[in-house]
Amino acid sequence: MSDVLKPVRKKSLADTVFDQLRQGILSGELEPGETLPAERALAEKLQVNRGAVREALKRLEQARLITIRHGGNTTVLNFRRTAGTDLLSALLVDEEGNLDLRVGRSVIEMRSALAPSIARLCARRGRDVIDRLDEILASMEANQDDRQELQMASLDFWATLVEGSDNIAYRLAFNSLRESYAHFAELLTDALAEEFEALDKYRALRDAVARGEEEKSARQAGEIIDLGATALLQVIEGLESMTLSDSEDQR
Amino acid sequence: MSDVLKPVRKKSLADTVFDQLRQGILSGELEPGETLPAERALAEKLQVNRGAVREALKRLEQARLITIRHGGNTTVLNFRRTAGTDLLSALLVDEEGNLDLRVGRSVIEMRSALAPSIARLCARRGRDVIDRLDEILASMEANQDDRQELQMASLDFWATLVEGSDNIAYRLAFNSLRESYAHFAELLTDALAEEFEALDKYRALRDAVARGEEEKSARQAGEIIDLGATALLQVIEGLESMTLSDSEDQR
DNA sequence: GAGGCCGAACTGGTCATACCAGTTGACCAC
DNA sequence: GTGGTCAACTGGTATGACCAGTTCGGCCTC
Repeated sequence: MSDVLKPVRKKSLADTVFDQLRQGILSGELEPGETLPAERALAEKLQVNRGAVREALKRLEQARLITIRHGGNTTVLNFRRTAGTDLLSALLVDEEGNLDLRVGRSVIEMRSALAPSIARLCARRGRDVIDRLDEILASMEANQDDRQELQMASLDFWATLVEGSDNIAYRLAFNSLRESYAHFAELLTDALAEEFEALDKYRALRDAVARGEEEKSARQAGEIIDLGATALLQVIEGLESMTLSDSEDQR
Repeated sequence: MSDVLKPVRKKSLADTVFDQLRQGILSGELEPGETLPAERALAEKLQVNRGAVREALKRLEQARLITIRHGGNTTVLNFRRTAGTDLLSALLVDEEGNLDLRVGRSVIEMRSALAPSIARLCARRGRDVIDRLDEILASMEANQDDRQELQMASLDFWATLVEGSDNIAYRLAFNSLRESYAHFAELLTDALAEEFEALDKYRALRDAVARGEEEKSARQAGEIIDLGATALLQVIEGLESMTLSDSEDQR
């Protein structure tokens, strides 16, 4: 009752096959170089029609997790050397919904590295988003007490900044980061509160961008992000030391 | 004759359909929100089996370019807000092989933003790749006169550094950047020569990483990357001013 | 025996044709 | 108006056949 009921998503057969194989690959159960069974064999083993298997395989190929050769056999790729950032969210959570802390840390680190450059570029050529930044800032001021609202607004703020940076690579990377973020955003509302509530820093960043001050924009962005990053990394370190007993999760 | 003959890749039907639709979406011909014809209709229009159309559509969905709803219709997404970095190389070159300079600049900017952080993290926790860095440096020294070899070796150097950073987000982003890079690497061998030939800087970077000096590693990486970045951005500016006449390529 | 041709037996790719399963909207009863 | 129902879409699943590459071993030639 606290929130909207979840939308009841039903997975298709091919989705299920896809998830199963992907999980096998990401977990290392299926190693790079290994050859998968033939489509017909897989279909029989999984008790589904060949079309479903085929669809799953083609999607895995699209995601660069396997290669398929007409007439030859299908082999598992080393996704760490081939996949793109859209794999991040799948890597972050395993089949049971557990978070992979190493991946979480990676996401945080990337966020920190990109933020200053995003702000700099936005200051250089994205002044047209200032109006939207102002709207978001206004909504943040109006919701200073509601951390969840603040969290969502700050995400909007960054999304707008990225858009203003007019850098498609940043936008695409940001999409993947945001998707990963969604998996554990609720868990971190408190840890990140300091970042959201630094409204004056957000305003300073907006002003620097509006004036086209690249260096200052970059610095301000870095300051804001660091507030959250240090908090997040502390959380992760805490969780890591908690799970030292039953973990043999090196690779 | 100069090089190996190209491997003659033949595209499957579904590949062709996929490419066609993707190009339509990336070029803006198919706008976000627009609904695509039904699978059966598309199949008839394109004179192919429904299965081929279906496969193309599912792959487009996998790449986050469209959404498919059972019973409903298929609609085009705003890929700038949904896709991951694996779309970069497709965005960089259009159907005729022409480069999109804006995308090229984005790639260069991202490279510059990530390199220092990559070096820092590698210094922090990737000492185990030092041996491989040394091997690459040795091969660079042995090929000081061969720019092509240098170029490939420097790419290896960075790939190894990224691996040592132990940051999966960086690795995945790097994969996409490298794939984009491959499209125009040959064209830029000369422009980037200054970067490749700065062997002493590479050595300094390796030493800093080996000693775990994070700040110095980051700085050295930035210096190396900047050599190439400024050269590349100049090339792009030159090309941009050349194609002012027949360009209405704003969005 | 060395080299090359060739065909069986794999592999994935394409196709036609059903039918199942959600979604939508017009229509009708209440 | 409200809610139910049904027809006509949409995509999803299932078969079974055949086409098209790849692989590899056996045969033939030299």
